[in-house]
Amino acid sequence: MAKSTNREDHLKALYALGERKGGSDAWVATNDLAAHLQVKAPSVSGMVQVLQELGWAEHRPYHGARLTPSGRSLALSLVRKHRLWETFLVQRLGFGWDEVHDIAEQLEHIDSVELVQRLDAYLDHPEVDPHGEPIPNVHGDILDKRVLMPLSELPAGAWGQIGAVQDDQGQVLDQLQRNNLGLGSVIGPKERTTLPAEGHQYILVTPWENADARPQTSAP
Amino acid sequence: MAKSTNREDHLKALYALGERKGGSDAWVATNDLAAHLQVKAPSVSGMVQVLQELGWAEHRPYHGARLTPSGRSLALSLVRKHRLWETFLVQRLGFGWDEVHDIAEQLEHIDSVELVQRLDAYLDHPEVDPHGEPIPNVHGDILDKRVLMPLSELPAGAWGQIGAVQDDQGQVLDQLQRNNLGLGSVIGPKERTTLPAEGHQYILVTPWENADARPQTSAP
DNA sequence: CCTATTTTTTAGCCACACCTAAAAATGACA
DNA sequence: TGTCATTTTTAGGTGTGGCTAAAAAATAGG
Ligand SMILES: [Mn+2]
Ligand SMILES: [Mn+2]
Ligand SMILES: [Mn+2]
Ligand SMILES: [Mn+2]
Repeated sequence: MAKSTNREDHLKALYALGERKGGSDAWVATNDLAAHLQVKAPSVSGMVQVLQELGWAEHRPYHGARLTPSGRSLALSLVRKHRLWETFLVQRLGFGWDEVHDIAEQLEHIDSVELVQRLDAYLDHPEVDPHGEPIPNVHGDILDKRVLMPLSELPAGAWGQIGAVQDDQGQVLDQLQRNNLGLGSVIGPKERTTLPAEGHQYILVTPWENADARPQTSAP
Repeated sequence: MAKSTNREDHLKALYALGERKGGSDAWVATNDLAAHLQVKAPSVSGMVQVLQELGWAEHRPYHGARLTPSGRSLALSLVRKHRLWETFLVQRLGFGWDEVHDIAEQLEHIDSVELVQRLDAYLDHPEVDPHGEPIPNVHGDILDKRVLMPLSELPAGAWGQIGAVQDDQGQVLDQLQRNNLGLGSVIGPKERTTLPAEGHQYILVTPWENADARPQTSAP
């Protein structure tokens, strides 16, 4: 038994949902994985057992799954590849930030350590991807230490600056683009009402103290 | 039924062996496909029937298989992608010409028309890949009209200039590199004895009239 | 032209990754 | 605490793409 595209995608989902739940000791529910992967629960049940046999995840039946250290390390290398490829597609090939996720979802599975190293160097070792999300380094460390919160959790009346947007939320990326908002844009009460509320959880912001300062927008 | 990595690889093999046999009406034997794909004959038998159902190949049992026009067109688009990616890996990422085939074998299956278009433009619409092999254009036409013959078929005593080397023959690429030979190098009797005879069929040359002219070597 | 060898296909098996339907465990709450 | 709704797993089935062993067709030699 070895790597495969599907196993890698399940691993990555387990990492992503675990992070969202607050760290490496969080248990992730089968149903949540199934929803994220657009697959039925029994498929996840089966795959999670495979991940356990591979030593990549721990599975407590009827309770959930979480990554082992080696699984986490593999997941981080997939996230790294995904975000490096997205950076390449936007910075070098000129794609829009809303067009690259599906392609990177394929490219991340290309198996070549040398390729990732050269790509990273070619892009000048970027620290964040086109959606503002941090790119783990070759050791799996995330050096980016910004503290971001979902716009949906920003106190009413407060302002925030967009630090990142979930890359798999094409709709939200579109909405921002249509409103001339992007990474670095500052969000006030007006923008909050303009942007559909369902998307607020996918827009990650830093609280913005002085609402009078000039918004430092980097057009998307 | 739709595309898949394996079906695409079989299609590409059918194209490659058909070309080697002299064109689009050549029938390719099951065993030859199996040898090329490093798979057993029954697997090819099954796959060839699938290709027929997909309308990509014609199969006459106990006789062989060949591409339909639509299969040929798909195969050419795969060859195009493979060679564009190899060009990217060598020209932009600095890989050696003997390191890129296996990676391109994966990259060629990435499914995005837009990506191929942008990659082609990014590379300034190259006409040949790092191994000298022509890159079909977006319509599947091969504009490169050089007439190349295997070194093994060059008359004894004649000279030849290297026009291309089969990209899947890593050993041959290595041998050339070790002898400081590459695309454009001129091969005389001395080089022919130096290079192992088994590799001669994979080195494609144009006959070289004036053996006294300076060899126009492009270092590999 | 008939037999022996080679080539190819068919038959039957397995692993992977998905599905639906049914069973089992959990947890909420009366 | 007992029941019930929800979640999860298990059971059983499908399609893909491999394999080996056996059968069938083609080819070659005497
Ligand atoms: Mn993926
Ligand atoms: Mn991203
Ligand atoms: Mn391939
Ligand atoms: Mn090539």
